[in-house]
Amino acid sequence: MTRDPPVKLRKSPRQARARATCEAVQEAAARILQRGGVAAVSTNAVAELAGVSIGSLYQYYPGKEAILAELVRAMRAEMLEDLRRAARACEGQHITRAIHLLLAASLEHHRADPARAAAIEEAERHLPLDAETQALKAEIAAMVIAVLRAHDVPEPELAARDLAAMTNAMADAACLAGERDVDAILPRLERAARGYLGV
Amino acid sequence: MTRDPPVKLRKSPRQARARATCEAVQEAAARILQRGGVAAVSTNAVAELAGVSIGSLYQYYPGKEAILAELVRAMRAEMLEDLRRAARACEGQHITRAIHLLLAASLEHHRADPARAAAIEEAERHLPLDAETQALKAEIAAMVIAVLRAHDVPEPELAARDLAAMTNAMADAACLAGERDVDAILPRLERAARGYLGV
DNA sequence: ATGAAACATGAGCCTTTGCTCGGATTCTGC
DNA sequence: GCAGAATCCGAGCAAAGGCTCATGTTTCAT
Repeated sequence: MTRDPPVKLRKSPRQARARATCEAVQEAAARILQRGGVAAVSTNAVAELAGVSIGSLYQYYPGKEAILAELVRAMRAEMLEDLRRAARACEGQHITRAIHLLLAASLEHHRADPARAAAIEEAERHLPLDAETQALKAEIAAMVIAVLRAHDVPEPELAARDLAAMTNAMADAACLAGERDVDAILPRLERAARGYLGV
Repeated sequence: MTRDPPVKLRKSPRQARARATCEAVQEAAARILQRGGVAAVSTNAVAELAGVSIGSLYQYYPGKEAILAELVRAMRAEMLEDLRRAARACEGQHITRAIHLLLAASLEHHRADPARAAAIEEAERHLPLDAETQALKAEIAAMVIAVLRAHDVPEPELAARDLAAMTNAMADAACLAGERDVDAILPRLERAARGYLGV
């Protein structure tokens, strides 16, 4: 889930302490992000909520953006795993089934905490993505495109982009409207996707 | 398009000057918003680009948010007009035709400048909407819901929300990807909407 | 025990930014 | 012309926030 902290560590007690600090910072940043958007995330606020000093915060992260970037990266990594599983399960399946699996996987990271997921997605739009996160995004897209192409979908790149946009938009809108049940979104999304793909 | 400036004006030469100032400010704000997002919009930057002093700017707008809010209000007002026309044209039409008209109208304000439209929509998410703009939004939603209900769509409120989310998302994604032709989005959107509504 | 390396701390520097205010400038009616 | 109202101007204030650094504390190998 959370990657090794971006600093060299050596032995057990130090590592544990450093790791705890990093996780506390991430957790605090996510919580603030969720409650007040990107604008509300200030380094001082994060440090305070995380229970560490700003000095310590800057020992592990080169700047404010790096904190958010790590949050985004972790989410994307999760998504990639979810979609990898789904793509594997899609092999040899009928396209209707494939659509179901892909969309369910895309919604997966909203399950635990939809508001947090939406907040992180919003942060992603305002951040210059590092190379690693861009690679994750590209791999996620490639995975979806491959499945669509395997089912002879015309212009799979375009379809992947549109479907991803629809998925995020409906999930975010539902969350914003106070809808609790993420699973209730799936059938609606499937109907739209099947219509889009002409299935 | 642009409403009367929020200040009392009296005679012709002054009014013209004041109006010109307001429009210059709006234009400058839109341009900055479009290029760098909400974060890039600073009162000083707007004033400079508009060719007026900050002092003058504050003579017409009570604060930074008011400038953006006016931009949002104008866009919503345009949308309402577009949708009103569309809703009227929907009367007595087959649902497939109604969907086409509604979606085309929703895309209408993207036509002139998609990037600007997307930027203003983004600003809307970060702004506390004034009562007037909220009323506009509510009226727009009510209009779509009425059309859907007239065609016996189940849960028309939910459908309206989902369709609106899909529309914006696909338009924004297309714009972000550098797609130029707004009209190319419409057929894709229609397929998704028909699928969603089970038509 | 001890020196060194790692880690923590928070006062405060510096930049940005929203906004004010006192004074200059332009316009209007007479 | 002229008084006064309307408008414009921009230096600068106050607050917020990103980040540094000098100093203190903990941990580790020896």
